[in-house]
Amino acid sequence: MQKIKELFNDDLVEKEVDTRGWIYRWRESGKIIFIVLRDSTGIIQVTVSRDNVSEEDFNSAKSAGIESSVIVSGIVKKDERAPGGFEILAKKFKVIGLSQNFPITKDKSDEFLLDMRHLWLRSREMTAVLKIRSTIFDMLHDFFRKEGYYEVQAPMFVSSAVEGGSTLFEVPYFGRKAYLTQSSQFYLETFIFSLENVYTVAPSFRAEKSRTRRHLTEFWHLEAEAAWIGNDDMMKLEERMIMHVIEGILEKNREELILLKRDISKLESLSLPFNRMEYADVIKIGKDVGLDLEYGADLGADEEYAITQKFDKPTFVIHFPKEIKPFYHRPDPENPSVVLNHDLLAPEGYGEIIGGGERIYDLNELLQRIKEENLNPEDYSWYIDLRRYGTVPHSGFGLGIDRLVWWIAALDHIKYAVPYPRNVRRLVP
RNA sequence: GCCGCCGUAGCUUAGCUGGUGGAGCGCUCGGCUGUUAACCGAGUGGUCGUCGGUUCGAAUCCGACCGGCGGCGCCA
Repeated sequence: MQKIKELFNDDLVEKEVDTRGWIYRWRESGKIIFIVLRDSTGIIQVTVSRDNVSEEDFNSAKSAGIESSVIVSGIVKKDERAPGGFEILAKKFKVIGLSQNFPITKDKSDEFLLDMRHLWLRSREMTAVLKIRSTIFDMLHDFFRKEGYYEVQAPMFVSSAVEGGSTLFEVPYFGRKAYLTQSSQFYLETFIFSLENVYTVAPSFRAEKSRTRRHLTEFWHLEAEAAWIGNDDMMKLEERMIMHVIEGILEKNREELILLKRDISKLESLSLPFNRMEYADVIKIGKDVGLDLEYGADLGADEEYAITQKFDKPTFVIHFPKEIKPFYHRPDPENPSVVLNHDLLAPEGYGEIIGGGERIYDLNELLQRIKEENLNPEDYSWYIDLRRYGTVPHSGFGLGIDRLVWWIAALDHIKYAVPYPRNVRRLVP
């Protein structure tokens, strides 16, 4: 039994092979049936001629519809008329699982395909995205293992927010209220006191009614936290991580990028270091391109778009005013009105994929910031505790893995980067 | 939360200055021994999102409701 991709081989021409898969295209022309067979590796044309198979097998091929699963034996032929230049002249054709009329035909709306996602996953486009996605997860784990980070697991059920409170999904929990985690950051900070360098890959949940091409209510979050590391070193780690992923994709997924019509040269031309821009400078540039932006305002979609169109590689925006960032970011000792943080914006208009920075490690400074933000210290008691027992300088970040997939595959909407996207309306399939 | 837009056959849609709803794909049957999202012929399929209003007459005009899409904000 051979995989379809292996059949595109001159050494196999005129040899008999066995292969199996699903019917991707089906055409009949009198006494000859053309079937394009699909498996996880690719597609190949199978020609079923009445002269070369038994009547029973010919009738099987005649009755088998799109997406029926079949096993075929036949001779490999080189033929210009076949898509890809090779085909199998069938000698035996057995249907394993007959397919009823497949609901997905040539005209398809986004919404219909989302309703049919459990079947649309079989499409060549989704298969390509899923292969890219698999490589990205693989390369992220590979990177952190090589860097000496430990993989840890934080709880998904939590009792309170990391930041703010409006974005949490509430779930009943044996008579109490629990929430689905929106970030594992605070838990990761607890691990660094023993493991020092840690990361986790897990879903995060945000109950925002976002209606944009870059938001999901459930997304895969890579978060890392490291003791004794400052903001600059954390950015260096992140840019190496992104490059490691890109290199893996260029090595393993060229075929998929081509199928998705991704401009590969834009990935090939990436190099270190990535750009770095002060928040204050972003505001200036924004004014140059006609954006009405005051210092102290958070960067919106228009600003991100302007910045990421301007550069052909990812850009770190650093040193935001402390007022627009969560309380745990460490103010810059040189200029306490800004924090030692960074957002990483992907190029080509994709925007923010990472948010991170240095955390406040001094107990009193942390208590002061909690007070300034009118938060209740009791809600953060165990987090504050970490500053009481041998605190250390440390930094961390969170990466939206689905957004990374979205950018690398150059997809229009994040829902194409995820097999079963979740948003405010969609829960099925 | 805010601002736009859309619901017509299984799917994609035309019809929207009111006068008995068309097409392509799919599906069924037939034809074709080299098709490439094949082609040719015949057939099949619609309470025009729901409810109410205007009118002699509503897919079309008005209102409410339901469902959905796009963008902003929020962020990864």
